[in-house]
Order: sequence, then C-alpha cells, then structure tokens
Amino acid sequence: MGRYDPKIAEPHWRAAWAQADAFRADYDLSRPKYYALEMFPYPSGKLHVGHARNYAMGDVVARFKRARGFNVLHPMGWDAFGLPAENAARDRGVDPREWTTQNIAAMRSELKALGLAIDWSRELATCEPDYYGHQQALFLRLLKRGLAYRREGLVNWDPVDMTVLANEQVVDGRGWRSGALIERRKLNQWCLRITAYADELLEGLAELPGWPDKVRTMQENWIGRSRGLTLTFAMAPETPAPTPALEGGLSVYTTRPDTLFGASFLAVSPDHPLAEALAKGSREVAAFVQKCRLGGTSEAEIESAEKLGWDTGLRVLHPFQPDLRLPVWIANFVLMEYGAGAIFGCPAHDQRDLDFAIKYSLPIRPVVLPHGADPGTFHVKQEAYTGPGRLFNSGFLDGLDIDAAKRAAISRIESLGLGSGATVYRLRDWGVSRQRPWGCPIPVIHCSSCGIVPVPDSDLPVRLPDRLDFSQTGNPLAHDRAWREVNCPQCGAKAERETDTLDTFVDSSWYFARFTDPHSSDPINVKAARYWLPVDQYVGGVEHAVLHLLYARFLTRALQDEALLSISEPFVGLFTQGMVTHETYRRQSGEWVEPTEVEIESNAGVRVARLKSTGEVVLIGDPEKMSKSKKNTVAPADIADVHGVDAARLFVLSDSPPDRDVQWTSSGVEGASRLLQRVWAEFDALDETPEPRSPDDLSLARITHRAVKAITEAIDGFRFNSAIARIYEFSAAIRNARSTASITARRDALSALARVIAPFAPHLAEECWRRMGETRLIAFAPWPDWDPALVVEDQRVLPVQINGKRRGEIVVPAGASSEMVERLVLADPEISGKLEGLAIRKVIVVPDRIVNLVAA
RNA sequence: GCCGCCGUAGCUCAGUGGUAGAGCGCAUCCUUGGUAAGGCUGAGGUCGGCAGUUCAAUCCUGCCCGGCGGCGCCA
Repeated sequence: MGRYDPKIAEPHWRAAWAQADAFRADYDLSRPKYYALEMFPYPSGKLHVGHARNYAMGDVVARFKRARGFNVLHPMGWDAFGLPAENAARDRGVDPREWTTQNIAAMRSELKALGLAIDWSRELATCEPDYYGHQQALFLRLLKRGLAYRREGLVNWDPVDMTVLANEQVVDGRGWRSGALIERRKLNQWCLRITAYADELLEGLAELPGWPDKVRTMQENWIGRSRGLTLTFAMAPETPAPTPALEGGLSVYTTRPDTLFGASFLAVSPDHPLAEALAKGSREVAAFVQKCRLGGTSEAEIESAEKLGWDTGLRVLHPFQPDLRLPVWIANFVLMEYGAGAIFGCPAHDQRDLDFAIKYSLPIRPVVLPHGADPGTFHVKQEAYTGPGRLFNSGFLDGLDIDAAKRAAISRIESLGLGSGATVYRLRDWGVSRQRPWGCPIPVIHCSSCGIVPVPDSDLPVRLPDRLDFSQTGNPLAHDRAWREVNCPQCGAKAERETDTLDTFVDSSWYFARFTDPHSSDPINVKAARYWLPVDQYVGGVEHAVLHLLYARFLTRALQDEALLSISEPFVGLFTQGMVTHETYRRQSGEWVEPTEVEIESNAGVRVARLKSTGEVVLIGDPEKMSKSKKNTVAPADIADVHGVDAARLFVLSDSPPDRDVQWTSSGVEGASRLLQRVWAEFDALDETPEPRSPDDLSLARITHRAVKAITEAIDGFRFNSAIARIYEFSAAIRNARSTASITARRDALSALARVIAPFAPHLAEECWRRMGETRLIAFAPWPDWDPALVVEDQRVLPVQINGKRRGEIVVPAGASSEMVERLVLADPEISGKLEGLAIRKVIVVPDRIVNLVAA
C-alpha cells in the first residue's frame, strides 16, 4: 500500500466523522458527562499556532475522555464583539458585522480542518442578537438584584478625538491616533458589584484543587484582602478644616498601623474630595490636580509615573504624639479607588513613600529594626526596609514584632475612638460600560421623569442598528438618533436609550453555560446546565489567569443566586497553557512584517532579516505573544499543507510541557511527520498469515502495557509532551519486535498503539484502525486497558556513589531493603576495589534509587 | 512600580535531591527489496551568576542578572 498520504486520508476521515455525527453531545443522564472547553477565540480572521496548540490540547482531552466512556461535550463559539472590528471600520470603512462574519467563516473552516472532535451544532457567536439578547436579560436581573449600578469611573479621555480610549490605545500617555496627551476623566459608568462576592471568591479558591497554584495565587493577590486600620487624624487647631466634611478630621487606611510612629506626612489622592475642594478655591491647586490627571488610567501608568506632590498647608495631629504635626499633601501615587483614598506616609518602610519623602525633603524615621541591626546606627537611605523586625522609636510599641505591634496599634486607636480595624480589598467593582458601538447594548432607557428604566423583557433584544456610522468622532450609537430616541416604557414620554455597551468580558462570563443548550429560548436552560456544568476541564491562555476567570467565577455565583445555575464554581479543572511567542519583524518605517515575508541569514552568528520581495533589511524584535496586530503569527496551515494536520497537531504538543511558554520554530516538524510514517509502515506491513506464539511475545506485551499505562497517566496529568515521547518509544519498540514477536502479539501492540495515538493524530489512527480490519470508527473505540501484572519491574539498577561521585552500579531486586542493598554493595568486588582502602564512615541507601558510600 | 512565570547542547526544549537527555541542525559511515527514503556512530554542556542547606544541588532556600505575561477599556 505504501506511504501514508495525509492529503487523501485526512479529508476522508473528517467527512466520515461528519457523516456519523460522531461528536454530537446529547443530554443523557444515564452516562457520566464530561465537559471539555477551550477558551473561545476572538475571530481575528486567521488561526495561528497558539490557537492550534490550545485547541489541540482540548481535543486530546475530549477524545481521550470519550474513549474512556464519558458523554463528552466539546463545543466551539466566537467571542465576536470587540475593538478590532471597530478599528477595521475606522481604518478601512468595513462594516463591523460583515468584517466579523467573514472572519468567523474563515476561522471556522481553519478550525474544522484541524479535525477537532467538536459538536458544531452548538456553535454560537456573542455578536448575534440571539446571544446578546439573553445577556441583556441577565443584566436586567442583576440590575433588579442591585448587583448592577451606576457610579463615576475614570476613563482615558482623548481631548482631540473627543473619545474614550482603551488602555491599549494609550501609548506613552498619548492617544494612538491623535497623539494628544491623554487625561483621566470621570464618567458615569455601569458597574457590577463583584466586591459583594469578594470573600466568597477568595475562599472559593480553596475548593479548586484542579487549578494551578499560580493562578490561585494571582487571583488571591488580585482580590487582595488585607486587614488594616482606618483611622482619622484630627485637624491641627491652627489649620482648621477647609470644608465641613473634614471637620471631623481626615480618614486614612493603612495595612501598616505598626509604623504609625514613623509617619511623616499624610497624602490624599488628586481625586479625593479634599483635593477637589481645595482646587475650587485655588487656581494653583486646580492646575496641580489637572497635572496629576495627565496620563492613562492604568495602575501601571499611575504607579510608574514620577511622584508629584503638593503641600496643602494643612496640618493634622499625630494620634500618639499630640505635639507632632504632620503635613497633608496631595500626591499622584495615591489611588482614590483603594482604601480611603488617603494614606499616611512612613518613608522608612514603604518605597513609594520614601521616594516621595526624598523628593520633598520630608523626615525619614525608621521604626522597624531588622534582626541583628544596631538601633544606634540603623538608617534608611535609598531603599525602604519592608522586612521583619522589632519596633523601636515607637513609644508603647517598642520591642514588639510587626504583627503584635499592628494589633497593639489598632486596639489603642480603637480605645481612643479614632478609628477601627478594617478589612479592605484591592478588588474593585467591575466597570462594564464601554463607549463603543460593537458590543452588547445595555438594555436601559433614560427618561427625564422616570430616571433609569429597564427595557421590558418583551422588548428584548435591544438590537444594534443595522448600520453603524463611523464618519464622526465618538460613539456611533450616540450619533444615531433613530436608534437612540425611544418612548419611555413607563410614562411614554420621549426618552433615550443607553448608548454604552457591555465590556466583552461580560460576554465571556457565561458562554460556557449557554453552550449547554445554545438554542434555548431562555438565557440558560436550567436542566441542561445542571447536567453539563461545571466545565470539567477548561483550557486557555495563562494571560486570562485573573480577569476573565475571576469575572466568570463572579457571574456564576450571581447566577446561582438567581437560581439559573446550580453551581458556584464554573470550572473545576483549569489548565493554563503557555503562550506561543515569535520574533517580530519591523521595517525601518515602523511597519510590522509577517514572518512568511522574511528571510533570515546567519553570518558568523549574526542574524540578519531581509524582506523576501525587496531584500530590504528589517529589524528583528524580541519574541512576543503571537498577535495579529504585530503580524508575528504563524499559521498551522503552513505545517499542515506540507505534512498534514496530524503532524501539525502532534508537533505543537511535542517537546514542551503544555503550561510552558514556547518560542515558535517549525524546525523539528519533520520528526513528527516521520513518526506518522513509521507508525503507518508498521500497520501496512502487518501480515495476516497465522504464526505460532513466540517466546518474545511476553516481552512485547510488557512493553505495550507499560506504554499504555504511561501514556494514559501522562494525558491525565496534562503532560502531552511526555505522552508523545512515550508514543515515539512505543512505536520504535514495536518495530524492533518485528522479527521476534508473533503476528498475534504485534496485532495486540498495534491495536493499542492506534488507540493511544488517536487523540493526537486522529486521522492516521482511523486509517490504521481500518487497516487492521476494524469496521467501526476509532472515534468510538474504547481506550486500551493495561494489566498491572505486566507493568511491574522486577529488577533495578542502582548507581553506587563514593563520596557523592558515581563510581559504579549494582543490580538488585526491585523493592530491596536498605540492609540487603548495603550487604550486596559491600560484597561487590568492583566496588570494594574502588574504595582503595578507604574506611567506610556511612552508607546511605535510597531504596530503588541509589547508594552513596561516605568514606575517608 | 506591583503580582506571577521562565533561564539546561548551535537552535527549540525535556528531565531529576544522586547516571544530564530528545528532536532538528552538524560530521562520519551503512543500506538501496521500508526508497518521494531508512538506519549506525559521533562531536557538542561551568544546567544564567553568587552564596547557603545536604553525605550529595542543574533540582531546595536567599540574593543578583536577563527575558516573558498580567496590572481592571486588547481578547
């Protein structure tokens, strides 16, 4: 029969799967369910190898679980709203809906070509009214429950384009199109009350043993529950409060009440009511506050900006040292959203405070003494001391460790009536308003007499207009009078639609529930959701470790409280794959260039990249996460066109553990392709002539059972690279047994090989299965079992070390006791010869591992 | 700046408290009835740096250097 030709075999088997409707998932209480899900893609229009890696992993899990007898749900859909469609519209005049629809069509066919075991009948796209209409219904339920509300939030404002920008669109503090200096501006925004679930979300992490530790740590840090102190500093009599609100003093929050004696200033955020009040009375303060607002809204931008301060002239009293006056500053590094929007600064023990104190010549008083340091000479200069130690220079706190000092300071403040211990979260409510036209419209109506009126359920979905007009700056929805102007559902007077749309993270916070019955006339089919949820294995990029996963966990709990879901955690198993990175290439003009357009030469270790078309030298940039915007994507089709889809699937899962980032290179893909050919050759060479059993059959059986066990465990543990390595070994072992083992034994081995390779190279596996004379699809075949008796090893080779260096080895029965190994080693003539008369001081035996002789 | 991760052969990456490995590339040879190829053999490593723990550290701990991801409007 000759070589295996993927070009012929692969389309054939994909058609066979479609014909058999092999991957349809049906509600079936009689079978154990398994829900395998990969994070649904944004339809950028082109699949890259990062996608391929993601979906190949999920597919291995889905096919493996099917073979193990589960009723598997493995759906696919599109995260179809978002900024790129709007950018395409503004740049090239393409309609976002058409652009998105075309991209989905292109990516769907690319995904289908990967041969994924997906139930395509459940496909959904978040930009379809059938999806976002149900989302609007969910939003209204949250609104009713008080979990959705409006408040002021900060946005990046581009004063030239008169528009709100995404953080991504702010580059070095300037708008990416206009180049104007961006400022933070307050806008009325819809928020979801995720903070109401802060404790639950934090404590729920403990019930997710199927999540990577690092993701749980990141979420824990993100929620950032801290126990600290809110305390109020009384205004000094000589500087009375400038506003009635401050007559009771200035409240701050701190997580370090132990360092109160080291306080040398107070600082309020530029957005603090005090700063705003002072700005009203002083042009200079107003100018300063304005200056602080330059730049974007992101925490990174705020924290890395140069520290700016303004001394208000106000003074407050220190709670423990009545004679001490502390100045009150306005400082740009204080965040209004966190704590009280005001802090006390202790420069010796906080780097930000120290930077600020140095710049404005404020006192630096150390109050925590590191262990072993001399209180007479310990000073803090350029670097704040944040480690452990004992309190000094701190009155009644002297001698206490940090935790004891915190408790003591809090109880003293409480007894003085100046404040109380408090729990504060870093987590803030989730701002979901977007001033963008390509998103889910927020289903409310603003009426001048009735206020905010929810759109009645019977009027849902609130559809986006058929055409969006991008000819003006700002939000096309706000310009579309015909769309915007409606009658108030309550009083019937003229009213206006909300023109904000929902953050696309809302779309992705419940799609996994919609997949359980994507055509239901209710947002969520409670019965289907109860059967299929939670997702047993969720696979996606580690870049979603915090936001998407936290939002989805939050919405799941909110919907549980609405009795729409019966679970509190949506994803019991989570696997975060590493990112696939690739070098970036840029022309001198700054334009990004795709890898396929570039040729790399290497001269004496120096790599030079040139454009294939013109020979122009292009700049080689650092490897970064593949993204369409930087054009550093590589298409899986580049491999599949040459070697077939199975080789591409196998290759993207080879070599590297799935959770690691990998720098993309296609060198080595030939290895995957050769494996497939070698595997096929074994099946192709299978002769049906009966043969007597051979004494070597047992050896091949042992190899087979060990391989099946190892591969099964590797897949269960998400070590796909190890599983593939074992498949390489297994196929080599079968080949080596060709002349020794009988045909019967080799048939058994090959039957196992076909089934263990099927999750990785499903097309080839079908071809091999048919070659063995099987008439059903391997997609329906059960996973091979292994016999524990054939798996055990009865002998071990232990390395023998003398003084930590390997000097020989010894063969012992598996499980041999330390005493027995010691006796055998000491009796071994080769070992004793190497001792050269040294006296043995100690013998260390690690059973089944190693022996070390300590000798002198 | 803060949080999380990574650093092993020319390249891309496995791995383990004890013997340093694979694929590709490179060199050499064999086969030509597995041939739009296949196979043998080989060279190549201060396991990022320094210190500590240990009988023993590439692995554990700490510090340093370099890179990546996230930091609430990219998805």
